[in-house]
Amino acid sequence: MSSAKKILIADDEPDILEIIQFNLQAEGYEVITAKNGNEAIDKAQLHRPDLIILDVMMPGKTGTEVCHTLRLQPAFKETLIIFLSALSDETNEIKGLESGADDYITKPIRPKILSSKVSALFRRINKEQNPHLIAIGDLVINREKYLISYQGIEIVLARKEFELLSLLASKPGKVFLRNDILSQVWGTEVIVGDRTIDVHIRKIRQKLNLDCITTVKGVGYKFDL
Amino acid sequence: MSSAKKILIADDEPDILEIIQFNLQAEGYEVITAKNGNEAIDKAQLHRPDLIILDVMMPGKTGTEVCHTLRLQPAFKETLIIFLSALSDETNEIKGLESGADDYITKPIRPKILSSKVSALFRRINKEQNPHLIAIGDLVINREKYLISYQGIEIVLARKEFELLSLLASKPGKVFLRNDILSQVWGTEVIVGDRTIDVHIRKIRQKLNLDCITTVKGVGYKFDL
DNA sequence: AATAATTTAAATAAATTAATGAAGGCTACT
DNA sequence: AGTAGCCTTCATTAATTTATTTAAATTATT
Repeated sequence: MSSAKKILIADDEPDILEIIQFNLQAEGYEVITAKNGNEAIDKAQLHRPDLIILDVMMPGKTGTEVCHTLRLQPAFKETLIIFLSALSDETNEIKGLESGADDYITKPIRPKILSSKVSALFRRINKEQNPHLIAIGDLVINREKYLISYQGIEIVLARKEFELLSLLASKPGKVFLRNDILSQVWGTEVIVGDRTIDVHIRKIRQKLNLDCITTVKGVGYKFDL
Repeated sequence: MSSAKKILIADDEPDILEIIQFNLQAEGYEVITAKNGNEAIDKAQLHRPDLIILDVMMPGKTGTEVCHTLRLQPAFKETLIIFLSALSDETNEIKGLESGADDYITKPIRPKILSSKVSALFRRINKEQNPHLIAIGDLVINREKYLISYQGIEIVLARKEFELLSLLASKPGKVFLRNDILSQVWGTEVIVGDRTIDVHIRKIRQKLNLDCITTVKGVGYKFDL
């Protein structure tokens, strides 16, 4: 499992805030709260949550306004947003989705509904972000066929090697910390030494015969062509 | 991945509704609910779900009536319908299937049974949409006649062998995970060991006498000519 | 420039995973 | 009832992948 997802909740009713916080924390999410729209915007910018739950009716800035404001910023184009609404009428629902939300939930809040919607959304983006095909320049990684080719020539990688390269190449330029690599390729259960990563990196470099993985000493590795 | 499948659930007991909704949403389906038969018909027409789960016993219009009504409309000729019934007796079951349902589930609802039936149905219609004839190079798989030939020469495969080859060949190059193979060839109910797959793969390789199945260690198998 | 820290390389050991051979239970057919 | 073919399991072997260790090399720090 990847690192815990961050969720920001904004609602002016402390009770609701607490119920949601409690339930989502119980599911293992990291929760940040805000008591009104402006605080929500500030905390969103500060913490960069993966998901934002916005009450529609808040004093000052409403949820829809907050959503709109955030969506204008590139950093929040992809962030998941769920609206909380006391009214269950269609009009509101549609308004919410039109203004850029990914889902909506009506009060009263049913914890199970809430967490199922949250996990469904995360699953959705995970699927979308896990394309079958990654192509960077002449390097093609086909997750479906479990195949890697460079300039049309196929290269056979073992599973861990494949997963590792696949991970690094999924975000070219981004430095992956050794810990993140461990948890994403090896999982949190298994415990292997740090040298193991090095060895696999070397094998990939050997097999690819291509200078595409850069070492960032003391930090991790990154992929760049 | 195609877009999320839509499922409409109709039951007059809110608890049941919620349990089913929760479980199916957790599987990534989009869920719409209805509290009675008439609402089910309305929402079906509005949302055009891919699958409808109907409680048989509902005040007003019963599930069977709803099913019958919907089946009269061309738009719902192909829609999958599952009945929910509190009674496990044959009479009811047969009645349900006769009135045009694709499957039925008896209460109390076991979430795992439910989602396995749902995914089995979706898989079934996907298969039915598959062509009866698969041809890759000189290899021809005739699903309709249950026949395989290579370079014009017929090869006799047993059922499991046939299904397995058929699955692998349906997407040449794609690596099928052992789990996917198990659930698609053996179904979700049956539990067989991993070695069983190997043995069948071996038989196929023997009978075909053709190097067309590649093993991807730690992942699965793929077909390639 | 010297030292410490960190990363690579190479070899080896350990662990996984698949292929193989063989056997038993089961079913369908004769 | 007997036979043949199918499906599954098991035990053994073979192959490959993965992890660890150690030494050499590189890079950073003082």
